[in-house]
Amino acid sequence: MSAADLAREPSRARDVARRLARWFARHARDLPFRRTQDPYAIWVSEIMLQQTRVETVLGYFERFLARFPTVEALAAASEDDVLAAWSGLGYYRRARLLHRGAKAVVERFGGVLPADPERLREISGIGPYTAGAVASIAYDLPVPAVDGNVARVVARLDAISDPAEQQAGHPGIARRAEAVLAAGRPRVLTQALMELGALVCTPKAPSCDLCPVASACRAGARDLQAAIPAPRKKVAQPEARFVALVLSWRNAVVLTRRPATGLLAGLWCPPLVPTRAVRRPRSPRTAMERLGFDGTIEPLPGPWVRHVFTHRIWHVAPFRGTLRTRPGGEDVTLWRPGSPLPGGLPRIARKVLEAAGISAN
DNA sequence: TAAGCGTGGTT
DNA sequence: TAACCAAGCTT
Repeated sequence: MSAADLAREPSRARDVARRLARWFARHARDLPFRRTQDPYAIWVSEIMLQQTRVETVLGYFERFLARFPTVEALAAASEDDVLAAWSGLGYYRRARLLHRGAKAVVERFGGVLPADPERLREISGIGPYTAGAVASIAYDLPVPAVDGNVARVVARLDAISDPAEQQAGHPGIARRAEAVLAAGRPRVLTQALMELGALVCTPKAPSCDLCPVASACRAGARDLQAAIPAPRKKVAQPEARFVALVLSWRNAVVLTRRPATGLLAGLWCPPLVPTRAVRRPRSPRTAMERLGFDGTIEPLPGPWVRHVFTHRIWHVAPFRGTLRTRPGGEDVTLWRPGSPLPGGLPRIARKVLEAAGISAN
């Protein structure tokens, strides 16, 4: 590895910073979370953007802020209300930790998000990336925010070939990113590094001919941009099968709360019962009995509803039924389509309800 | 430390 | 279609 890198070549870091800032001023997307300097709003956007594409977040950010305009409003909300606003966005633990973090900001920091990355890291859901993002974007401090984009851009700029040194958590990457931020306006340069990674320095087929820092890129100079970063190892996705019961009681549908830990923790779903049947079951009588429901049940047409998670795949066979007696219990609710959600409703619940002709919007 | 945690766009 | 993977964090 070369002794010289962005952290050791101040003139090169300045050149990169200047080119990035000029490119960003011209090509940055107009995004709602770039139109605010409110640290709370920027915090919300950064949590939503964790492992999530900008286009997906656009459908949630402004609605969430309208619903919870201040950190005090969020802190005062119920967890079910927060999860309802998060429904469909995924990684629901983020919403729970953001909610917990809002309470801590109100109680411990007087409702003001701190600028010090050490203090930010004490807040639930804020890790090294988000602390850097809030410190640099909201407070214009030269604290690096290394996400997947920044790690890839920096690894390519310095042609880092060791896979371990390409990781976002590696100190060498943070040091290099910090050198770029310190050479200009951190608020601009943090976003510029990420924007470059999202629009130009993409994982596959980067647009090096459009890149403002191609002249400084050592991967480009050696035609290594396709090899950096190294591909990750893939993990198996176990498959599981369930029967789903879309049960009506008068004008409402039965939803049950999932366990407090694990996949889709605490969210609301039509009752799901594991099944070993490989072919679609004709009658989930045992499922009805096991759950203590009393009513009729019939299969819904169509194939298994397939849902792919990060690390597993579900196949769900939906059934529809009508109850003879009103269901009860703490983790059972009756939801009338069109009325506000009782809490978080994951995508698989929507798919199952739609298979029964019920729209959950 | 590595696994667990959602969803959707792109190729 | 299947693979890849995105503004990561927690345990």
